[in-house]
Parts: sequence; C-alpha cells; structure tokens
Amino acid sequence: MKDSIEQHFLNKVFASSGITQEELMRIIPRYKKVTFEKNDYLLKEGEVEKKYWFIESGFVRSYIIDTEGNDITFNLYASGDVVIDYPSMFFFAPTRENIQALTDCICWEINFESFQELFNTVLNYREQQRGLLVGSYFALKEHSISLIADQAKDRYLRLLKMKPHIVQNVSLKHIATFLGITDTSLSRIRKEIANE
Amino acid sequence: MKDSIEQHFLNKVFASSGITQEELMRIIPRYKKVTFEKNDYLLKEGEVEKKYWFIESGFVRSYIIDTEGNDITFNLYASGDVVIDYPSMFFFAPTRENIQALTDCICWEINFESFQELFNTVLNYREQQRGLLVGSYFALKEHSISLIADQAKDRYLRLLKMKPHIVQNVSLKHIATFLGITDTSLSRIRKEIANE
DNA sequence: ACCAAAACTTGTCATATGGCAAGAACTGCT
DNA sequence: AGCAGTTCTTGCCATATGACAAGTTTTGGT
Repeated sequence: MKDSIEQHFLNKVFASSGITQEELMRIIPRYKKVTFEKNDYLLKEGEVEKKYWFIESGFVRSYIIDTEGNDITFNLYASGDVVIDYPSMFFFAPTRENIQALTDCICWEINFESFQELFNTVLNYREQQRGLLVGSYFALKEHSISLIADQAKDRYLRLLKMKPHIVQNVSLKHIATFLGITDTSLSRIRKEIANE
Repeated sequence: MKDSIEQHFLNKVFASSGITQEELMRIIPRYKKVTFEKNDYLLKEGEVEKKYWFIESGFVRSYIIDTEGNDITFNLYASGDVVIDYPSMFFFAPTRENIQALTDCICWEINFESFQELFNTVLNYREQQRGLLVGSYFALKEHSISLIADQAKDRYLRLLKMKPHIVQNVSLKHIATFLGITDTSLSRIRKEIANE
C-alpha cells in the first residue's frame, strides 16, 4: 500500500466520480507509480502494451510518421490527463503511434487485467472509465471539427485558450503539427497575433 | 417479441461477439425497430436524446453548422453502422450536431435505460458495446490523421476505397465537406482522377 | 562560460484550395 | 413531357499555407 502523500493524486483523480471510500480502497492499489525520463517512450509504434497511465506531472506527446515521413503530433498530454491507446488496450491492435515523454514524468499505471477486473466489478469505476473514453472521443471530435472548419490562426487561439500550459511548455514545432500546419506558419501566426 | 425475420439483422449485429443465445434473448427485445423517412432528423443540435441506433438500411448524415454558417458533414453512416452521439448519450450534453436521414431508413433503437441495464448485467454485451465505442474512436482518429497528413485527393481516394457505397450514394457536396474541402474542389479532384 | 545543437523567425517563391459566378446535367414533381 | 430546383462542373482570380534556405536566438551539456 502506498503512503497517503503518494495517494493524494489518485484521490483527486477519482474524486467527484461518485466513487465510495470502500471502492477507492480497491481501486488505488491497482495503480502503480512509474516514472519516465525525458524522451522515454511510453509506447512505440507496432507494440501492443496493455496498460494506460494517468499523468501526475510532466508533459507527453503522441505522434505518427505519415506516408511522406513527416513527424505529426497527434496529441499532447499534461498533468491530470489519461494517456491511452484505445485500440491497443482493447483490441490488442499494434499501436499506430509513438508516445513519448517530453519531460521527466510521474505517472500512475494500470494494466489491462487490473483494469478489466475493476471495470467488471466496481460499478462507479465502470462509469468513470467509460466517461474518460467518451471524453477522449469528444475532445478528438472537437479537434477534428476545428481542423475542417477553422483557419489555422483560430485553431491556435483555441488551443491557447483551452490548454495554455501546453502551449507554454511544448516546442512550437510539435504544436504546429498538432494544429495541422508547419512550424513556419505557426511562427508567422504568432507574429501576427503579437502585432495586433 | 419480434418475429424471426425481423430479428435477422440484430442477430447478425451481435454475431461473433461471444454473446450466447441466452444473452441474445435478453438483448434483442430491448431493441425496437423504427423507421425514418428521407430528411427526418434522428437528432437535432441542442437536444439530449438518450438513445442510439443501428442502421439496417438507408443512409444517414451528421453535420454541424460552423461559426461562419457553413454546413459541414461530420460523419456518414450506412447499413450496419451505429449512429450515436456519445456526449449526449453518456454525459447528458446537448448534441452539437444534427443527424439526418439522407434516405428512408430502417433502424434498431435502444434507449439509455435499457442500454445501461444490459451494459451492467450482460458481460459480453458490455465488451461488445465498449468495442463499438473504441471502434468509433479509432475511425475518428484515422479520419483526423488523414485531415492533417493527406492531400485532399488522397483523402477522397481513401474514402472511395474504404466506403465505396457511401461515395456512390451520398451527394458530392456532403462528401466534400466531410473530406474538409468544397464541392468545387472535389469536382476538380474527381475530374483529375477520371483523366488518369 | 563556451560551444554545439536545437528551436525559432523570416524571406522568397510555389501550390493547393477557396470564392464566386455561370453554365450543364440531373432529379423530382405534377 | 415540362418545368423548377438541385447537383455538378468549369473558369478566373484570390489567398492561406507549404517548401526551402538562411539567419537569429535559446538551450543544454561539459
């Protein structure tokens, strides 16, 4: 059993999910504290890793290499976020993306077997975790709509508003590809905004 | 209880999910056959409709109106697909999109209460439905990557390969906005492909 | 503190795609 | 069959963004 200071982060994660103290006592021991150093990979393309992580501290990036060899950031994660490749976790499908620590990170890891047991036996955990999945879907949907409907500048302003800590802590080239543009264009957009 | 001909579609849907005959007998009565006429709305923006549908026949489109008033197709559905707005179903959040029948449709509907009961009591149903959600996430992810990484022409070719029945049955203006381009550009792309 | 590497900016020019408007082809209704 | 409305195509020009390359600034390791 972890000491109470270490549990503090997980307590926060599961707070306000309707999860009871008794359920918490079953859930928390299933999560294991792990650390990653800057540039470590949480997942590499082609692997099947049946685990996922909550980030307590640090920044993480997922990316793919497209058909022309370009490195494209698919998602950016910060403290409090869940890092999970759903197809890998649930379909045993090889990951299509690389997930890499941008900074040293403290994470809480759970493997598929533990997850599955909690999911099937703890009602509120099931609800909460399904909610995480729906939330991921929703975020991706909003991002995808933004890619179609908004100008690059508006996409950047939206990210700046929604996730200022990401913009402040991640290099512009990664933010650029996440927004579907080049670092050159992002640089010009930032200049334009600064001159307004 | 529906007659066996009507059940044929649902039997197919749940086949190969590890669902037993006994479980099927609990699941199938929860789905209700409903029909939509061309142009009927399954869901309208701002509503909270706690149900979802399997499409047995027909075509369905979801779309949003962006900040400049443009109608943008967000998804296209055909026979065998699930039509669901996850945030509405699970978060009780007002739908951000309109979902409309493009043709007359036969669908199988289940409401949230029935879904929730089956999800919490039928293990294989739970697995299968979670799989649907993960599958939706995966499809959206691939589409989103394609929006960033591929040229419009490649996105069109990809859709043509993956969902030829959609391309054949849905008007080009809807396909165009789904691909993130205008109908004008799609028309030019099609001409270019035809001349190859 | 110094140097190399990485990150960021800026210039020039190229290109994919959009906006608009006109015409052609198709569709559905009576 | 005929007309109206919709869908699709095409031409012209505008514009957002990309590609490449050179310069500047920042960062990190020793």
